[in-house]
Amino acid sequence: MDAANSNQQQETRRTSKGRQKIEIKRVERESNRYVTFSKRKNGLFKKATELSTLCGAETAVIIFSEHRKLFSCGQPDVDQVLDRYLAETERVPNNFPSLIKNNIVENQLANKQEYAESLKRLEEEQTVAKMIGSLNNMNGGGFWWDLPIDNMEQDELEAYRESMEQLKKNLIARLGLIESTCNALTESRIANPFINMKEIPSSLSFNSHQCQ
Amino acid sequence: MDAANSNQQQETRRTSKGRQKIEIKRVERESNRYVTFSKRKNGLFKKATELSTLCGAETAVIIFSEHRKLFSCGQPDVDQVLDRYLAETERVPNNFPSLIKNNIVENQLANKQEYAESLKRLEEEQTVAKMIGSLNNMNGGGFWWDLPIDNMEQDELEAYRESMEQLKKNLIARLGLIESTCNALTESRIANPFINMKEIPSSLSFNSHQCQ
DNA sequence: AACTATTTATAACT
DNA sequence: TAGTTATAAATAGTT
Repeated sequence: MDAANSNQQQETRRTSKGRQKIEIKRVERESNRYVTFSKRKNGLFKKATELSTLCGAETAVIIFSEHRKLFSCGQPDVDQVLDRYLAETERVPNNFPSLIKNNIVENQLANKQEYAESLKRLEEEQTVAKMIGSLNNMNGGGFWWDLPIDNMEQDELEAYRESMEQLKKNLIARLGLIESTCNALTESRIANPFINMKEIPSSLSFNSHQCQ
Repeated sequence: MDAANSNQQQETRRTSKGRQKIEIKRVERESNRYVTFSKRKNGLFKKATELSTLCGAETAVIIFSEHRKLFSCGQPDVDQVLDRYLAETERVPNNFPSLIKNNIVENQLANKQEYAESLKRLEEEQTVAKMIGSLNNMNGGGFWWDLPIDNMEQDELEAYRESMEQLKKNLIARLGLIESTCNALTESRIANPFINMKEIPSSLSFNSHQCQ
């Protein structure tokens, strides 16, 4: 307190009651409330900043005024502190930003569409396959090996059996080839080892039958 | 200040220097820093709470100590205030809670698997369809299992092989039936055991491949 | 926004 | 970690 100040104090009588004790409850007088809000808000931000500086802490202070106006203050940065808070608490923001929410929904929709498309193609394939199958069945009502053997004569049956055996042999031989092909494919994918296999008897091209 | 207090003050010399002015910079002495942190943290929370009460504001204070320990205080609730802050700023949390991140990833994975499964089924259908289609060519000089395997991809080949194996199983079973029929025919003419066998071999039936 | 008078917060110490 | 004290800092009421 300097001389001039002391002088003033003596000359002017009590210009203020000074700080008064107040109860911590809503300040009813609006003008007072606004002033108090402003002063204490600044005080709070200052204290938070000091705490950070003094003690190496990270702080975030977020304030919404009674009129929902946003004020915030953070060291090193409000959002950085918030990220850490959210990560730590594993909390999911309720008002998750609509931009991202929409993105997620869109992604899910895209996935669903992809899935639906594949299902649709699948169904188409089935339809085609069924038609082909029914073509097979058109003439006899079954595949050739479903010939009603119960009505066969002995020698007829014998012949049938022979073709079945032949088929079996072919199949087994074919399975052997496939197996070795599988193994070779699994082991290495260098030069195509099946370049010689084009001579396999009467390989039919099925491109004409492919359904797509 | 009561009499006893005054007394003590006179008798014991200056028990404290009282609060001293400090520079707002890191408190170097560790024990002091911890005490300062604790006191000022509480002071900050108290001030924030008072601000809310006095002025009807919503506040959130988040503090990470230098050892990354989390302290927070909010009126009416930290998370509520945070939600509003995030909504207002339309900010996307960086460290988006791993829980949700995982959920999203899981959902995407689930979708992908669903999709992959439907694709797989689709491919199986195609393989079978190709085979059936080739049955139509039987008379044209080739068999369906003569698909050019050298051009097949690994998984395509695998599916093909599976169909072959199935066919082989069916054939072998069928051969067994034929054999016993032959034997029965040779020995005597008992009741026909194949009266129920008019259905198409299951490997080529499409009912088993239907989805849903 | 500025000015006190006073309350409140807190640094140093126990 | 909690309590004490002297003092710095914040701020209620006022202008």
